[in-house]
Amino acid sequence: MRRLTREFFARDAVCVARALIGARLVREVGGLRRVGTIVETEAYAGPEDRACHARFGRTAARRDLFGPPGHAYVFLVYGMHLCFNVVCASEGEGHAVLVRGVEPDGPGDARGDGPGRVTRALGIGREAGGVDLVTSTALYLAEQAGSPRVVAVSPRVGVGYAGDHAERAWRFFDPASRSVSRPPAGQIGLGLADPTRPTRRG
DNA sequence: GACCGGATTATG
DNA sequence: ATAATCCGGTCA
Repeated sequence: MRRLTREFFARDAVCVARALIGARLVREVGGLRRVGTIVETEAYAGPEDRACHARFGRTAARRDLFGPPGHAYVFLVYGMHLCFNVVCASEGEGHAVLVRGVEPDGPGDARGDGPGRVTRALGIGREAGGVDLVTSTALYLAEQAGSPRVVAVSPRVGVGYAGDHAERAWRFFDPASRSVSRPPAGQIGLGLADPTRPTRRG
């Protein structure tokens, strides 16, 4: 199973979010190995993106977000759920991809539909924050094994406060998977076209 | 030092 | 529909 490289993550968050669908997320701690295939992601594209935590600037709490690509950025939402992100682009840009859904690709694999369920299913805690996913043996990403997947796009979930940025179709998911946080709605765009282009709401 | 509001989920 | 439950950003 070939691991994803630094170069893979050193791209715009939208590109990485799209490319991460079908990749394998591996958590190995205390001799216990948990794996899930990524079926849903969202891109958060730095300080200009009004939905991205980078909009607060380079504070202590966002240190990992502004760190080098390929590292983990983990944060707590609503006082109870952890969200796992992969830092993208280059150091200081504050780009990240949120993993919102993983599905089993074999017996014993993990399933989680929704960011909070993903971290719980894989046993990703706050200690995972700042981990280098390119070199760590405890938490890393690997290439997809199976065939290429159809990737759908939609606006991101739960970012209604972000003004016009809320409309950007920066959520990517496998519409055939049952492990996506929200079932594919009627009019979704297919990621076969340029994923960086925003789509209209239906 | 308060106060507010989340990149959510479980339950009624 | 609504509660649960931290914590950082914001403003005093």
